[in-house]
Amino acid sequence: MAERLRDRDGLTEEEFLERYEQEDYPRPSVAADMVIFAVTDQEEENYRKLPGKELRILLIKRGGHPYLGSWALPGGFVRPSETTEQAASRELREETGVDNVYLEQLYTFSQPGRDPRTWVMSCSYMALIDSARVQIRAGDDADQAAWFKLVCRVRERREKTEVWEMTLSHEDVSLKAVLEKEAEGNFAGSRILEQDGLAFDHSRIIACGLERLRGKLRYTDLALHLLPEYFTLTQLQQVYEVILDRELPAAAFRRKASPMVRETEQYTENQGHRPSRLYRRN
Amino acid sequence: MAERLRDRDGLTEEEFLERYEQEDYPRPSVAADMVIFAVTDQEEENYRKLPGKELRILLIKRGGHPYLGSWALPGGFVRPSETTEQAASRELREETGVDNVYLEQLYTFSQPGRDPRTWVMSCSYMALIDSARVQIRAGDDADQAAWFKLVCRVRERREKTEVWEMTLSHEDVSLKAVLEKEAEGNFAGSRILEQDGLAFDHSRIIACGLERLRGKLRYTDLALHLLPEYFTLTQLQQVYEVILDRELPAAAFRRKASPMVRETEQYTENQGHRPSRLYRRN
DNA sequence: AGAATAGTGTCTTTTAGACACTATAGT
DNA sequence: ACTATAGTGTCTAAAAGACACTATTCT
Repeated sequence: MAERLRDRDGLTEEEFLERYEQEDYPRPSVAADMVIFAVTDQEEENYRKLPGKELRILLIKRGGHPYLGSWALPGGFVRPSETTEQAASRELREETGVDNVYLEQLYTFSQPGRDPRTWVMSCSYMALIDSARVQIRAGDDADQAAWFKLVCRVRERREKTEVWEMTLSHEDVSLKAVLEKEAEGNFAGSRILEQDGLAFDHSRIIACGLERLRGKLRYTDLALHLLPEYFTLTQLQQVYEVILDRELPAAAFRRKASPMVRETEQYTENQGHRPSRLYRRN
Repeated sequence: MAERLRDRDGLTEEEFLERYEQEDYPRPSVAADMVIFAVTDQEEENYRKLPGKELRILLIKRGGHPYLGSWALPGGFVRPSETTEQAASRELREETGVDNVYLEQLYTFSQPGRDPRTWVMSCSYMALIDSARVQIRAGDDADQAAWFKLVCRVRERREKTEVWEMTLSHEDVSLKAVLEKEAEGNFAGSRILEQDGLAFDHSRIIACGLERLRGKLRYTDLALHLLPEYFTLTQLQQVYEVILDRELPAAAFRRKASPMVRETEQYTENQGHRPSRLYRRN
């Protein structure tokens, strides 16, 4: 039926599409940028204690202008034959060698001038990976990739806004950003007050990713993507604690976690203390 | 400091940007499309009963190919000088004459081929407006705009997926769509099984908007944007009920709503029954 | 035995739902 | 007086936090 309709010029849809030529309106480049989260064990630690956990994200050192020498989120331009999600997935595979990963779109950033070269929008994604599965691949010869420890917390609560401080550290490199957001809003609309060593508006994107991750912990089993197939409830609790940046009562945590996991008959061994039952995703 | 860094070609950032020319990679057009929600009173109703409420969204009848004669979400292409949000806001003003409206980005859709003309991504937004403030403006002479009543509910729950049915109706026009989504996922990744009278992938976008709205009712005061400045708690409850598509117990609702509203000393009048206190946003 | 963590039981507080009850302007 | 809605009080059930207590392996 629709095929027979004719428009003001008397054309059918088929005829219209045959004659259609791209208007010459300006078009933006669209990049898919990713906040790739992993939870790793702390290095040090004495004797028989459990290792603490750290929340880390992958950053790439820029080998060219603009922001030469700064650290940026992994990402790349979207091609006409793929969705933004496929582009993100492709970049993820190229950068980390990992496939089949939890991926979720965050937000599309479009501030004019956010890239000094040209008009570029960033369609951002969050990825969650089990750090055991990762081995970083060398990308461009000039590129360096590293997992930065992420800490992000409120520095100051004002009447209607909050000032947040973000620290990213890897070995002796330390990056910092300060963001101001509406108390009732989210980080998508936040202002970057300071940003040191990070490229573009990437501190804002990272904050959006962390905010989404924190929010979704409450009512999803997202955290399980950050652990290997078999894990203990204490490990799961540690993942929650490092993401939420606060301690949780163990008894209540176990009650709440139980519907999303399934017992196995396997236990940890040689930990220097009572073994712990291993669980799997339900 | 960064200004003095030189890249592989020995250029500073300034020199690099001066010489920078747009690569000739293909670029997509980016449209900002909007799901504009309003809650209206039902027409009919007898005598002294309170009017029921309906959830409505604004659709525009397409006056040109493709999808000539179908109904589409209001929207337009983003310009290089503005953000996607500003583009959405501009279209909203042009289409409804309303300004200063709650606007929230939903999702960016990028399926290749979603627009038969050319490569177009849709950065979608949800807008909430108080229907009393709206008077629809004529856009293009050929365009018609209308508020469609939206009903969207599960038709069937399967093992891992759910089939949802969406109905949009305005006077004697009735549009329908059927979507299949992962039980644990969201509508952003849903499949359109049927779509009748709606343009592009707009049924999926509408479903995303409704899903977001339903989700955010739980923990925000978003619903207040759908009501005038002064409102009764029963009106607020009706807004919740029509969005969530289920009845709520009044006592519990009032307890939960109380922190987000503030009493006034004004009351409704001439309702044919006990007057109701008016509240404002807190 | 002692260190360190695993895991459970129970008490309290908070929150959500059920539901009955009282209150009041307009006709 | 009656209609229709406004608004409250209270009981119950479920969930969240506090915290003490027991259990188990390894050194």
